[in-house]
Amino acid sequence: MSDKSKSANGNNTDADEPLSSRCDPASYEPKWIKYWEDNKIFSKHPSASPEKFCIVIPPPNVTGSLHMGHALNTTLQDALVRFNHLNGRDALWIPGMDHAGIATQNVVEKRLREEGTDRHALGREKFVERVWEWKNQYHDNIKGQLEKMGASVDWSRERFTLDAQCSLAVRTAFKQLFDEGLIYQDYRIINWCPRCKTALSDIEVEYVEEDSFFYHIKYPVKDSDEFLEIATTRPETLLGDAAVAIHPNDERYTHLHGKICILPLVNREIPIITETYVDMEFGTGALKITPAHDPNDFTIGRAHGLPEYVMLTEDGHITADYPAYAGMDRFVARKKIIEDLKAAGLFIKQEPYKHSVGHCYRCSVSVEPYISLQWFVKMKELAAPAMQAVRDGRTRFVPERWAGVYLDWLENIRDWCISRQLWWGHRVPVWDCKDCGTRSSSIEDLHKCPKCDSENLSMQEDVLDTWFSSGLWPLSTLGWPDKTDDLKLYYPTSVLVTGFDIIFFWVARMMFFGLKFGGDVPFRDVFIHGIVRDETGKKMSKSSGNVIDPLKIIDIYGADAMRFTFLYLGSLGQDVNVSEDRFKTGRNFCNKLWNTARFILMMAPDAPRKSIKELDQSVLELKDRWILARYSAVIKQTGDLMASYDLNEAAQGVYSFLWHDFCDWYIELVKRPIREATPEAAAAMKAILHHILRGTLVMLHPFIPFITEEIWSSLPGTEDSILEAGWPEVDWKSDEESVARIEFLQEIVRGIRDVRAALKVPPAKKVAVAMLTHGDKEKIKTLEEASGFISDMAAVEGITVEKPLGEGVRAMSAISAGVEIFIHYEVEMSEEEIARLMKKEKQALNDIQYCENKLGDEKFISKAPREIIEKERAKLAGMMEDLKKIKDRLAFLGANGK
RNA sequence: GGGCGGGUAGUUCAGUGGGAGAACGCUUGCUUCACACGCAAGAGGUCGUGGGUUCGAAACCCACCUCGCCCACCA
Repeated sequence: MSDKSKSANGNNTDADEPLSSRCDPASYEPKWIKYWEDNKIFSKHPSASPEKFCIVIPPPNVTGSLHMGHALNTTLQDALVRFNHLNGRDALWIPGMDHAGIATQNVVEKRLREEGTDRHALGREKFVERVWEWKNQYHDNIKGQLEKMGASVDWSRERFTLDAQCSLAVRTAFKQLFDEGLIYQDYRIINWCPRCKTALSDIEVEYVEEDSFFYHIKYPVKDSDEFLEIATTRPETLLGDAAVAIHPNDERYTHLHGKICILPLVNREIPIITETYVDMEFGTGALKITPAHDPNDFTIGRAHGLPEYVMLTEDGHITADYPAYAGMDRFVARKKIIEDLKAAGLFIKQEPYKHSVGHCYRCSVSVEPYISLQWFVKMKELAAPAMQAVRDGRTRFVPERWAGVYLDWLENIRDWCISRQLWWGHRVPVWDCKDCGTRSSSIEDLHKCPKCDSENLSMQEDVLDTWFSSGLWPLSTLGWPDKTDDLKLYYPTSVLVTGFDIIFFWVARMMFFGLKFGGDVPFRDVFIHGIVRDETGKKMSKSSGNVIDPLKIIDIYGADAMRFTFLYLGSLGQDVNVSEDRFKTGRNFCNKLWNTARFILMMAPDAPRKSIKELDQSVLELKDRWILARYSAVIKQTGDLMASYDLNEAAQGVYSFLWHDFCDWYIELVKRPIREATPEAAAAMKAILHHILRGTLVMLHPFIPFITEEIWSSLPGTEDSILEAGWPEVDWKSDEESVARIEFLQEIVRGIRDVRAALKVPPAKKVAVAMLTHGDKEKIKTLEEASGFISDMAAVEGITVEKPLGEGVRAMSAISAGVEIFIHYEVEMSEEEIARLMKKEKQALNDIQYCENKLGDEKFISKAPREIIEKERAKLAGMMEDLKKIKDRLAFLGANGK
């Protein structure tokens, strides 16, 4: 073990202690967290590298703890950051958290309720103090979780959306928008959560289809015995009705133009108005107008100058204006009103009806369209450049389809309601002078009216939508509005990694704020990943009871195992389904890597650190040239895939190389020769083992940082973190010939193993093998040169090539890769062999038929590309050859090959 | 009403024009001196359905079925 790991872990000072046969993440993961932190590995910014790579973290809410979605998000970002670092870039990842206005206020209020009190009893100041306490506690919790996942964030630059820098950014942005007239206050209908008692923006409402009723009610026409039949899903709102609207062309109602209705139960006289908005086909064609409680009615009401009767209180009860129902909950009132209508003979019928009802995205209570005084951001002017930037490709979505979602939304965007009737958040930085009436926005707290110098000022009570400060995140994390070096160096950031669920909430807002205040897009790429679901594909949620705690997975399998599993299973932009058991995929892989390293260190504890180019080329054999060629190909491939965000393919590629090429074949091939070869050849093999192990560790480091550090530190001559090792060089030419020859040999070995398994030859028992190619010189050459390969890999002793079996020699044959292979055995088993050969024969006949048909098709020959035709011909020739050998053997065995 | 994504092995999913792949699970055999969290050999798929384009379709086009998601001022 190197000095650094000893210093990082006071418990393990025995340098001679070999790696244990099971990798135990708990024994080293904490050590590396501490090492990274103590050595400020992630905080050396700006670094000397002129190439900058920067990610700002999607700040987790300080409401609680991180879930699987965060774990996936963190894994992807960390892999990108470490990859870029390894590739020599100045890779900066800025962490932080979000104050999460409503969400956090809700959890603290819930806590207060449990204590038998509420925020009003505490008062604003004390309450906000309580929330800060909560924030501090959960901040530490979340920070610890990010560390445990191995997040390579630069904690020295941590931000909180409510800290001084963010506050400055919020006030600066607000004041500028206010002064430019892009922020305004108005008395309008907004979405109101009666439980949170605050306004919500349009996208903070979640619509859920619900079974409800369509209620038909009679509205008596004044001075007549006629009734107008209206249909509504919300009968209780009739208390606030200001009119009934009909379509001007609706002949059923022409005679009612200009008449008055008597509002049932309330006895208010309301006009019958004509409106083209009304759909004659829908319902009864008569629409009750409740301007204060329905967005459409609001618009119609304003157009017709109707009064806006507010019939609900802030918490969803009937106002005192309607004594019969005053103080009643809205849903209770609905029932009561229907009863009363029935009693009055004004109720006609109710029909089952499905419609979607809006719910608060934070507390799920159904929201009320509610008229109130709120602050808004004018969106049209801000949205235009944000759309243009994506159309121009200045910001690119990965996968691309999300650009459409983003653009659609911005195209149809409406003004953004930014005021919230909460206490936790950035207070709207606007002051009114009580003397001269001047209203001003200010960055500093205002103590004096700028116009009349009066100190009699009042600040707005409301706070801002939490997404207002989140929208400034890429700017505020880099120091805006100050003109910092960070801003110059790292803005625009390289990529934003997030889930599709916050494209509107967050991505779009950062885009238009970034363009408005930062003068450029906030990030070049937006990498949208899927969400983590349970093994049946259901969303994880507390109420479904199917959540898996990332910390639990880390405890059981280790952070690397969790990370690798996400990467291995989650393909680009798709959701990833997991169960606890599934994380074994990553655990097993880490264990494989661990044992690979352990074995290499046992076989070659002090390998020469010669570069591969310096090796004596003459001692290299086919297997060596093959693995070096494969290794170089994987380096190239992995780098390309990472650069295009295909982390899944990248991880699978390295996995398959390490496990199947390197371990299953190369290491197995080296085991015997490394002891028996000349010192030069053995040294070369050892050098190759170390070379590839090192490079593979580096390639895997972005995915599984802990175990790669741990193994790296055990290798001779490693002083620094593996993060400083640099991405492996492609140092070997591609070598198709070696690859093809090894693949041929692998097929031969599999053929022999297949027969061995069929004959139930014990694995340790060596068998003699004779191989006939019937004169194929290339094959003969390869087989002769590689007899060691075959004997090592298939437990063979005594190989002959191109020497027919003598009379009376018992053998079972296999046909593989165009070679007839005879495995000597003592027992008479021709029945079994015949069965196997006949099965193969049938298959070969099928395949040949198919191939011949194809090649006999004139259209195919005339239209298909030449190389495809050649390939088909070669394939057919090979199969014919195999078939002939099968038939001959069957004939020899006395079975009549058909 | 509009849009998007999925339907491929028992399961979870890769696979954008040349005879279907992985991981897990399953069967069989192995305490082969790195790893049983392992090794080896296997079984397992009319690639949702129906048309079309093409010499050739799991892939491209159209329609439909089905599951999921998003958007919309669905009284």
